[in-house]
Amino acid sequence: MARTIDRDARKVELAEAVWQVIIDKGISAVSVRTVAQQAGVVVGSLRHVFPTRAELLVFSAELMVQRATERVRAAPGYPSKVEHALEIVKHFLPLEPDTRAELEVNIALIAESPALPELTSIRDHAYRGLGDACLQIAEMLAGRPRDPALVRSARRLHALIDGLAIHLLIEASERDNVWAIEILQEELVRIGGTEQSVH
Amino acid sequence: MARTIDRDARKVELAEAVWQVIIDKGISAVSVRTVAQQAGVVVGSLRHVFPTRAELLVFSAELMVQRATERVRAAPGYPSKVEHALEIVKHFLPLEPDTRAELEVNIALIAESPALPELTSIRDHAYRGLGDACLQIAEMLAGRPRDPALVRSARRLHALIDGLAIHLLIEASERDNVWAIEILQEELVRIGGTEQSVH
DNA sequence: GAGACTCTAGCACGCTCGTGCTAGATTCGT
DNA sequence: ACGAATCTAGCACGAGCGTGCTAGAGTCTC
Repeated sequence: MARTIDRDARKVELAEAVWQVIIDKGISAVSVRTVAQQAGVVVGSLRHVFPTRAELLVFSAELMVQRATERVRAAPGYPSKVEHALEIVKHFLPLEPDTRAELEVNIALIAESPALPELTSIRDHAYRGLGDACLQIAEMLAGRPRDPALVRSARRLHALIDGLAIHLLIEASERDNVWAIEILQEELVRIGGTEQSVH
Repeated sequence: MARTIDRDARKVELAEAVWQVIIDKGISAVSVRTVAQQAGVVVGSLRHVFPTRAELLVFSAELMVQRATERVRAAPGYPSKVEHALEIVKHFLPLEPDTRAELEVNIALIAESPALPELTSIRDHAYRGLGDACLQIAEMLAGRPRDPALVRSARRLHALIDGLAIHLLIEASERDNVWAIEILQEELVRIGGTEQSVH
């Protein structure tokens, strides 16, 4: 029926369809057929863009990581160091539908990595990316370059973020995310030093 | 060709086969056929004990939760409060092959809960159980009954445990788990020590 | 207009899946 | 010894899976 579609746009559409299927029916429901149906195309069209299932999944995972990276990079600056850090860190929590989807996809990646070795490197890349971000935040807050104590603080922050993310995902029904943010804010203040008081 | 096998023992064997398949090939490789093969029985025998796939998975998940609970309950007592708490908390981290398997199964549960609604209640039960354990540990360490500040400390500890668990799972190749335990120990000391209630 | 290219549509193959079903082997209760 | 209960073994069915393949519709280039 058509020709010269925007190939990249189509890829993005299909990747988003993958995410939606993961959210709705779980990772093991992701097949070329379910994804094509979700995207409103026939299997042949999907396979014209992604010849194999593995390519579809790899692209979907990479796009997710890329989206998250861009979103963090585009975070607005704030005068207060702690506020700025909190604004960045909030993007790692499943507070919005899209960030929630990202986390579900991320968990699906971890869960399926034994089956799809291609995905482990993407998972590791995302993991290290978040770890580096935590380290940079810690450096900014403490106002000094990294040292062993700061590395540990960053690791602790990283663990806290991932743990809270899971808890927010599980306690989806409840509306109050405030406690999680408060815990994080407290942690950021603690890294920043003794002087700064909680707002 | 036998009769009157120990039905419960067989169920446990099959559940352990489920875990092994999850670890080796991921959650979506779990089928009655793969599990039966892993357990060294034919599909008919498996289905004699677990008529449907859902029953197999539900039992496997419940057994995992039960095992973890028992393991924590059986943890030896220590004179020092912090040491005692640390000994309990260590059981929640993937430091040994079996606890590692438990975490992988747990993640698989979260990842597949959209597809298998029966599993969400088990997942929630496990989640609340760990949350309660953290609260009890916090009460013991602080030496006072729960109050809002202590509840928050417990939630923070809970998040830290889950986050560190994931990190240990991902950084499987590296042998040093020391940093994670040190971070936890620090947190336990902090709960037990002077409580600066950040409001 | 004609041919080349791109994309859609879908058939077909061999595989695995969950599950209903039967038949045979083994052991128990009597 | 014999029927009954229990367990093993496996066939069969319909469904869904990934993927190779062809046919045709649409659009671009010349």
